[in-house]
Amino acid sequence: MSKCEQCIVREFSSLKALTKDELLKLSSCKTSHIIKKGEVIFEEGENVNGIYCIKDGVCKLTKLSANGKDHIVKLVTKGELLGQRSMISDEPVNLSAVALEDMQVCFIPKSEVMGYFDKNNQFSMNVMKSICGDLKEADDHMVNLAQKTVKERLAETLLYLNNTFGKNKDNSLKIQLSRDELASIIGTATESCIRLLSDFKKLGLIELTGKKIILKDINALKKLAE
Amino acid sequence: MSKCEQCIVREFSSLKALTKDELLKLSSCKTSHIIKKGEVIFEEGENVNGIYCIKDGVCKLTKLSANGKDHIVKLVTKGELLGQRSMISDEPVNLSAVALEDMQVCFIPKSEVMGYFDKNNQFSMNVMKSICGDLKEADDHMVNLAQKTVKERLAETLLYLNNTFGKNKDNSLKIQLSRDELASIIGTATESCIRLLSDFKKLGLIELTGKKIILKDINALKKLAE
DNA sequence: ATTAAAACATGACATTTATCATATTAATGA
DNA sequence: TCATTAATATGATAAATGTCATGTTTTAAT
Repeated sequence: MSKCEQCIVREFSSLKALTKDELLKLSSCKTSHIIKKGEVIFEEGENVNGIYCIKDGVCKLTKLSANGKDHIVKLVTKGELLGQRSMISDEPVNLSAVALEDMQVCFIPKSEVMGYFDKNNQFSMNVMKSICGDLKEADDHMVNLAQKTVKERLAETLLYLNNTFGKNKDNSLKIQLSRDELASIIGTATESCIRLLSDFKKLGLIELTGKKIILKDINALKKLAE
Repeated sequence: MSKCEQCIVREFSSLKALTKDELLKLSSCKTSHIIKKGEVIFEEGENVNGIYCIKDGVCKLTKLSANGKDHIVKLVTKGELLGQRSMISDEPVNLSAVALEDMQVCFIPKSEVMGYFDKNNQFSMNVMKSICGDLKEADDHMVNLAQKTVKERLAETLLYLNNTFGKNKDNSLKIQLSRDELASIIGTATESCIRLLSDFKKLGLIELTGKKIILKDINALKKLAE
């Protein structure tokens, strides 16, 4: 069993506030899991009863809308925690989590985490700050969806993917999304997303080779995103 | 100076966890304010340095988008707290708060509230739960904006206003919003909002007399909202 | 390697929504 | 009360976006 005290990823999450004793106890009660690309970590409506700490990989958080389409609410990557909101509200999770690439995650049972809330104020503050960050992000997204065009949202999303997940040696975006997934981040039909990508390509803003996307003119994209 | 111990509204917010001693201290450090309809409580980007407890009235939380239009992110009413996220994140507020009707609010300075976080775990949990509720709501809104049509969003919003703020004796919605404000909740142009209201009226779903809106056929509206 | 399935791409068209112009009505202040 | 402004309303039109059809390419499985 791997030791939480030695896990570097911990330093990037709210768990960094834990004491040595707490970490030792955590090591013995957490469980480690390998999640393959495409596999579900949890599904909307489930009772998760704990939180997941992402050691490696990226997943999408999706919500099913009334018309049967999934919307991607957020991408979550290593160093972040999953399931905090649900645990604190004591409700089933309101989003599904699906791996976009192979992942390593650790599950920490609710009973353990709730203990930290009682005894470790810094941990509580960290969790609160992280949820507050999510809330601010959600507000921003909401306004973008309400006020920006699909073209603007696509440009913005491409820049976001570039800034957050970086690029490969060949300059292509490191994170691999299908057109369908990209469309469900920006909130549009798959065909519209594909069409706009083609437009961007014709305008010389991006380059497309298979699934790979290379941002050629970042400044022009920034202008498009406003 | 009014006494927090005797304030009924407190019972509906996170402040219900405070002890008698804490409430006595709170009474002496809070300030009371009357806000007239249309007045600004705080503006996006400001440093608020505390939280507001709404004793009476309703306000809108808005965010300016890149195209210069305001989007209404949330309506907040008596018993709720304003400015929690900003205080916890230690950042300027990301939303503006403007009174939709005459309001009574109390301001509690940051120094006082942060003390509760340290010493009163139940208060911390209450605040966390309230922010988690906001986050869940924001996720829902996001998906609606991304996936539903303007018509569906209008129907849903009318039902929401009815459920949340109730109606007058003449059955009209108690909360008074301009067409412009209604449009900026559902994320559409003012003219589109007006046009759809006219359509709903022609279909017998609602009745319009001046600013007053009466919901005539709730079930049909529910069907429209999906 | 071959085939079936999935993902990507594009055209044609319908629908939704925004924009601009212009009335009409209601609210406000001198 | 009257004048002035703001809010509401509606038509005409343009622009954005969705839907359906179909073909191509890529991926995955046997």
